Amino acid sequence: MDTTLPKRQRIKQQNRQSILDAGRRVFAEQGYDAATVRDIIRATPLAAGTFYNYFTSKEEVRQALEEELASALRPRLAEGRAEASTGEEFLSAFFSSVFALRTERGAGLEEADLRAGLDDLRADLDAAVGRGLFRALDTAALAAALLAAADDVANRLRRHGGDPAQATEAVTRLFLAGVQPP
Amino acid sequence: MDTTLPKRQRIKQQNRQSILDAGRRVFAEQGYDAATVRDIIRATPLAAGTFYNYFTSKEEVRQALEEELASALRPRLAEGRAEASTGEEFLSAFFSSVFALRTERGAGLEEADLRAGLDDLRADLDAAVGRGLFRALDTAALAAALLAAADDVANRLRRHGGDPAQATEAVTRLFLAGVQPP
DNA sequence: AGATAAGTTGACGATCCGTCACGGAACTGT
DNA sequence: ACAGTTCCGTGACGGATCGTCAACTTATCT
Repeated sequence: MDTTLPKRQRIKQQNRQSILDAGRRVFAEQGYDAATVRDIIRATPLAAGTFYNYFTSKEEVRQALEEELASALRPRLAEGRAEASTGEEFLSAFFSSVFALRTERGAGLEEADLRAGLDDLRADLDAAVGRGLFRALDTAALAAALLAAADDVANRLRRHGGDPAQATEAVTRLFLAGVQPP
Repeated sequence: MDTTLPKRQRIKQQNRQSILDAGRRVFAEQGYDAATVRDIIRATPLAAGTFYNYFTSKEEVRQALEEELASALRPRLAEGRAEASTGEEFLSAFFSSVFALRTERGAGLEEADLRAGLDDLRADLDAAVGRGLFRALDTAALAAALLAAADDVANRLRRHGGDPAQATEAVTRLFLAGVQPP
């Protein structure tokens, strides 16, 4: 692990990561609103002033944590979509990815976090329209709608149980065929 | 206007409303995070201690303001749905209500505010399914999806312009007929 | 090794927090 | 109308957080 890095820079990364880790813990424990910069720095061996060498507010810590999470989530969320050869496959892939992540990570994964994959989703939708999987439509609106529906269903799956495969099929059909009666 | 109300109660309502109004102004000016209880009370003829006779935190002020807004919005958002005799009418009514409110109130109307009408929407969807306007489906997921799509489109209408009627038709068709190519 | 620059420390003044003893004004009953 | 009681606004208080900064430590440079 000794990557022969100038000691100054190594410690800098280390301190930054200490603050981020402490922030994650403190936010989880007290909630973001109740938490304070002092609480974060206290959960660290560092001094108060040092915090401001790395961040200017707890909001910046939150953003950094969110980006950290987002870059870990985005590839997982986009799984299987690029290879889909039908619209149904595309949608199923999206929904089951979301459901898997939600059950896997339990709570501590809000809709705001899922939103990390929104741009990816829209880009993939554009590509899919190009491939003829979907008709021409407002992919931005569709992406937002898919995400909201996925989040709603995932929440209920986690709270009240249920079969993810069946839920995937139902919500896939909702978007595939629309709401009109047969 | 002299409703022969015990002076004590009249002043109480008055003070509460003063704080709410001040809160609205302060939040709009500085943003919720930056704002402080002291800022709110300073925008009022009252003293610091008085604030805590009415609210226990600025968060409570935020909630009260949200409810105030929600109860003003909900009837407007639900307009025209109960009378809809087809699925298309129902969806058009919903989308055009959202678009009208958004253009009318400009900014200062976030998705969080629209969420006030989410339960109403789901209830109306349930009723509509009962009337046969839609096939049996997950109305909760659909409501979330409709709201997210409406919010996305409304944002773009407000920012980049566009014809609300045309947007309504496009997004209505998205949900009515689904995403499959013809 | 000595000089320099980077970065940490902890204390400081300013501010905010929620509380509470005080006082005055509104209500009550006579 | 008057005194007694209750209600509630007031502003100051101790405790805590805020962001800053001069002094110090230590890595890096020559």
